[in-house]
Amino acid sequence: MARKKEYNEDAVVEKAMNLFWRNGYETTSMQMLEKEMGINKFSIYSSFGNKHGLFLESLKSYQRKLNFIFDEFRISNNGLEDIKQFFYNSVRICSQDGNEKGCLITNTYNEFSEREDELINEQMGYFMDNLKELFIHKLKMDASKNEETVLKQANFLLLAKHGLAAASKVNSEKEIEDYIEMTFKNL
Amino acid sequence: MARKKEYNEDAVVEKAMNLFWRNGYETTSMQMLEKEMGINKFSIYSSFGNKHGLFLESLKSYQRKLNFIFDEFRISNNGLEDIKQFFYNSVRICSQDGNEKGCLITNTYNEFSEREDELINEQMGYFMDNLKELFIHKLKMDASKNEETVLKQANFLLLAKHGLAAASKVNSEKEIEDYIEMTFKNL
DNA sequence: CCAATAACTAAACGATCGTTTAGTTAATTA
DNA sequence: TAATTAACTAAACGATCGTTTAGTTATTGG
Repeated sequence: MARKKEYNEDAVVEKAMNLFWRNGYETTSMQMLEKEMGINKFSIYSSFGNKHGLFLESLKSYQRKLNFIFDEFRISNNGLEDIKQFFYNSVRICSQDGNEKGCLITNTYNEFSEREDELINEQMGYFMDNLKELFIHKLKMDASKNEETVLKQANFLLLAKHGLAAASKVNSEKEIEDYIEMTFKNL
Repeated sequence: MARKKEYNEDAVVEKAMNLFWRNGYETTSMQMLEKEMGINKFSIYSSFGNKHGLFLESLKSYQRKLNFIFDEFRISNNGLEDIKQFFYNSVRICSQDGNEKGCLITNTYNEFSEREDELINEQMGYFMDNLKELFIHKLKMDASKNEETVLKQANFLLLAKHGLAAASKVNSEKEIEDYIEMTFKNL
């Protein structure tokens, strides 16, 4: 045995995540990460391999941060109304602290959509599939909807959620609210 | 007088625009631009000042490319149906050549939303205001809609358009179509 | 208590970024 | 046709990128 780490890996990853969230992957430099995480480059590389590895851990950290919203979403039993509430909760997370950072998942989806990054795409796909399944489950609570309608509406909501996250970076709270209300008006 | 330029500025800007469209601003390097535009860095700098200036010209080139869609949109007199058609036309432009590049305006909006770039924001604002005015004009063709409804629906459509452009980079044609149909279902 | 080992600091790595500059080529006009 | 001037080529600029490495500090077990 030898010297112990002077930092907690989960804690510094969360700091890195917040920086990536604000600036995106490419714009965030190792120099900025060093400063924000409060540890040396050497420590970052020994703990996470490289910038890409650190980003993957940051994505996981972000998903952990969302866990409680998803738990609330899963547990509730109000069908479509739950999805609407989930939309509002998601937007609230995105625009806290006054700055509009959007959703880290959606931002990553956008930034990496042109590239062919297997590990990132895996994470994205997992998240989206999971969300779609949840939407389907909630929509099926309304027995009057047939299978086809459920799938169509689930797809619609997935895109609406994506668009909402993208828009939340540039639009006002009022516009966002109007958008959500309009989205759910006739489902 | 002296030697003449061996290239056409509009032509090389369009090539630059296509590269920016595919890769975004930051990811596109001067080296790549040199190659794609077929002229030297010196020529780029002497014609457009710097990378930022070239990008602004590329944005204008993109808007010229969209002109005929906007003209068609303006001229027609079918209210809401025109907006829907405009959505379909926009998506078609975005996903031509097989690759999903999204909409350059929306991509730029997303990439620059965190920064405070006055010239870019000016261009974006101009484009969005223009689009919103058009939506309002089309919606007002339905006399049964009051002022408040028109404004609310115009906002909704502007966000839907933004979301659609973002989603067009990662979603299938079928999903996009479902989304558009669902969006206009109950307006 | 000292050898072993891992965590630390800080400097440097090569590559690439956007930008500039020195030197050459070609078109214009007096 | 010779002087002028702008467009060209190609190399280099300093800065910063992600990453590595040499050297130091601290903690542990034998």
